[in-house]
Amino acid sequence: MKGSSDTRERLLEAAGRLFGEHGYAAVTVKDIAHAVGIHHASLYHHSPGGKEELFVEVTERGLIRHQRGLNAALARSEGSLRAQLRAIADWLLSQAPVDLVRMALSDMPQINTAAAETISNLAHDALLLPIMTALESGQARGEINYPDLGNVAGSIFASIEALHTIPAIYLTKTRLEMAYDLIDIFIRGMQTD
Amino acid sequence: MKGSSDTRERLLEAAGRLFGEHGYAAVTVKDIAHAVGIHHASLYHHSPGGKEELFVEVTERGLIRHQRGLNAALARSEGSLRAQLRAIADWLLSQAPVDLVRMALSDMPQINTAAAETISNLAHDALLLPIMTALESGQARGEINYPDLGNVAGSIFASIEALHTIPAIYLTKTRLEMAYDLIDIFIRGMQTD
DNA sequence: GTCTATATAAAGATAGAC
DNA sequence: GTCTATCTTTATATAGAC
Repeated sequence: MKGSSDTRERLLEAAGRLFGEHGYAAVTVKDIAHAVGIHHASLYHHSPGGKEELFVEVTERGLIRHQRGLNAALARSEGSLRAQLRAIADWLLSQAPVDLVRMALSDMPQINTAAAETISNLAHDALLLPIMTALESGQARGEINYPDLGNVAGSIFASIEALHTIPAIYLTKTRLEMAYDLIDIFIRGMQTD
Repeated sequence: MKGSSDTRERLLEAAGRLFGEHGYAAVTVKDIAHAVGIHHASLYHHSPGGKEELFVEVTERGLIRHQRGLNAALARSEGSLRAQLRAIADWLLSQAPVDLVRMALSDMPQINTAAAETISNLAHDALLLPIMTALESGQARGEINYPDLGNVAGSIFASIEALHTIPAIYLTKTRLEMAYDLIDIFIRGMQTD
């Protein structure tokens, strides 16, 4: 466990959770420090770069985590598009919501442009490419027949993530069941034969 | 034009645009005042309630605007589900992006709970109900055959809004053409016969 | 490694001159 | 109706004691 102390790790976890849920501007370093039970001044001992560096670090970490999770989901569900998209939904709904719109329009303009560019590219590679890969495999196997698959990946991602925000009171079935329903709609909809 | 001076109107317009794009926390009263070319102290003359009241006012206004726009879209496209959903996409893509996830997870927790509740309900009624109405009409006409339509309305909304964030460089066709493609996918996908 | 104290800056807001 | 000046609060960040 080299330089990464336990407290630092808990700080990164809390920062990732809070930034992910509320966005860069709405979270203060005080919120983050308080979440792990230390004074906010102590935070700078573990993360000397302060708020912005913390945000960049945990956001990149979170995206890489998703990249691994989604690629693992793909790997263990090879053979059918439906199984692959369900595995992707399993993963995404087991994790905290990811709001790509907020990241693009609200968070990114508030950090340095170089980091923003890195994160934007990583978000695309980590979240959208796996869905794209699944769609192309399915297309190659003849399960769907659709031009312009790139268009659809973002839509599937947004559809699944939107399920996160449905208040529990309105749920007639689980979010995962809803996601599976949506996946069937997308697959059927891309069968243009 | 009674009490609503021209400057006040321009302030509301700027506030609506900035809050809508970047969210409550990321926009300062200085940003808003600067956008209309006045000192931020002057803003309080037109909007004595300050930032929070301004946010609530323009957000409700924007949602009511969408409610009118979407219901008008429905009214002028009666007869076919595809035409109605296309009219909805026409409207949504002609307007600034609406990030319901950010509103729910980031903006609402930062304002008083009563206003947050009002806005949340209004967002549902203004944005999701029109889509729901179109789907139910289409179902009644036999154009689609799908249980659990409530599930799908949010997904269609999220899918269309996600198009807003595709960088212009990646566009192989217009966002509206992409939206029409997605609508066909959804309609075909909801034909379970 | 954590705290208290403090510095600095930014943001929301008000008072009062013009 | 707009400005300057000011106040208050909050936020980011640093210094230094423990």
